[in-house]
Amino acid sequence: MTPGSASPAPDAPARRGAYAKGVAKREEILARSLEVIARSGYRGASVKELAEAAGLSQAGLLHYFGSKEELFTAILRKRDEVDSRSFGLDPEHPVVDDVRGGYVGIVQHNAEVPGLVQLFAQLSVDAADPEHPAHRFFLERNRLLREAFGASLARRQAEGRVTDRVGPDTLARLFQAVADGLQVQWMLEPDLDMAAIVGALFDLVERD
Amino acid sequence: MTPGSASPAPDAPARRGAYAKGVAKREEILARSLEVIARSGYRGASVKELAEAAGLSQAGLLHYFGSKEELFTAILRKRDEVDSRSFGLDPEHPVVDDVRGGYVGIVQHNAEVPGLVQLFAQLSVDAADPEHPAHRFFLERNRLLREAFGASLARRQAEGRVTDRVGPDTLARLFQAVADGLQVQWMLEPDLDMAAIVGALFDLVERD
DNA sequence: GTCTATACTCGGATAGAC
DNA sequence: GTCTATCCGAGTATAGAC
Repeated sequence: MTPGSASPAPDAPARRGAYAKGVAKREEILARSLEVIARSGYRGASVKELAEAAGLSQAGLLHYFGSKEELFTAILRKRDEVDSRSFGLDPEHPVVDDVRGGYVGIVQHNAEVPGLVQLFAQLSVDAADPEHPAHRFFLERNRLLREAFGASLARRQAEGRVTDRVGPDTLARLFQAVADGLQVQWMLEPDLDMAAIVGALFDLVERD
Repeated sequence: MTPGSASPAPDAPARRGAYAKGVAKREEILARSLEVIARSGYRGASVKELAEAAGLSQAGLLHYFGSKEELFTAILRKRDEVDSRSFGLDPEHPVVDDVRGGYVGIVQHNAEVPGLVQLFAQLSVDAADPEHPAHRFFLERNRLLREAFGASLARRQAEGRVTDRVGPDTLARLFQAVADGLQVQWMLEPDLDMAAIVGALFDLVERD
């Protein structure tokens, strides 16, 4: 994922009783899918592939997610949810003290899950179509991330620790663009040290 | 395209005599394809679609380009060639005086050809596969662009007009990542002012 | 809820006539 | 060099049995 985590529309019905099992299965499917993609990579992974990984037939899986696109959108959403927890970058509970460390940490983490990076990049492109199920997801997600990060930056600008040559919103946008763009370049050149470049951007904006 | 233009492996045999017509037709196909994509957008444009635009059948077109992927790679190459000329950003003849203006200009230009931006983004992702015909193209292209831009930056650093907090190579990489990342975000949010964000990055690195 | 089987669509590739 | 025709594969989606 792009640094920072957000889970717009957590989509967890968490219904009691009758639906409980179904929900659990859904979760399991997503968890497995994440594993498979993270490890084996996303080579235009087919629904069938992921179904098998979850011990289901293709049709069985599509019972839970209406279509391929919705499945993949759900996978990305799940990923954000997971990363959000493990990195404590939940927009509601930001680790205020070390934005830089957190951001760089996620970038480094991403370099260990090439398949997810690829899935993310692919879906980002597909989601340009307003009809794509992931369209709103990306819109919302990006906005949340920028808002959270922008708020941190504004705070640090007020403290005089970050340059105020550029406003916090634009700075946040800049960081987001760098993270997204680096991923694309990194897919092409896996040797690229994404964290170093992001670090350089911090060097540019941090004072002293 | 990402700001800056480069045409690695210009692939112009420009053979005389027998091949002349074939080459011309090839060029025409590319020119038409560019028009169509730039205007009507790249909705996973099919070979057939482009063939018709060039007044050819699908099979007829594939006579010139072996496969879909090679066709699209050639289109991108052609685009760089065209932009390279009209923006005078040819790495061999850089317009040294106004790097910022040139860079921002291209970004603005891109905002007028959404289809090409989309094609570029899509192919960037596909080309992650080392087997993809565009793989080398992107590698080479990106490198050339960074080298040219990095050289400009180094010069300006020496003059004290650009911060030397970060080395020129890393700075060039940063600009490239921003341009790529912004395109993805712009596809999602066409209202985004890409030029403004790029301008902000210049503000961050330029002194005084 | 899950499977098997199938249908259908899309698009790229290829053969062969002209 | 260009077309028509065909083929073929991939992959999603759906119908219907269990």
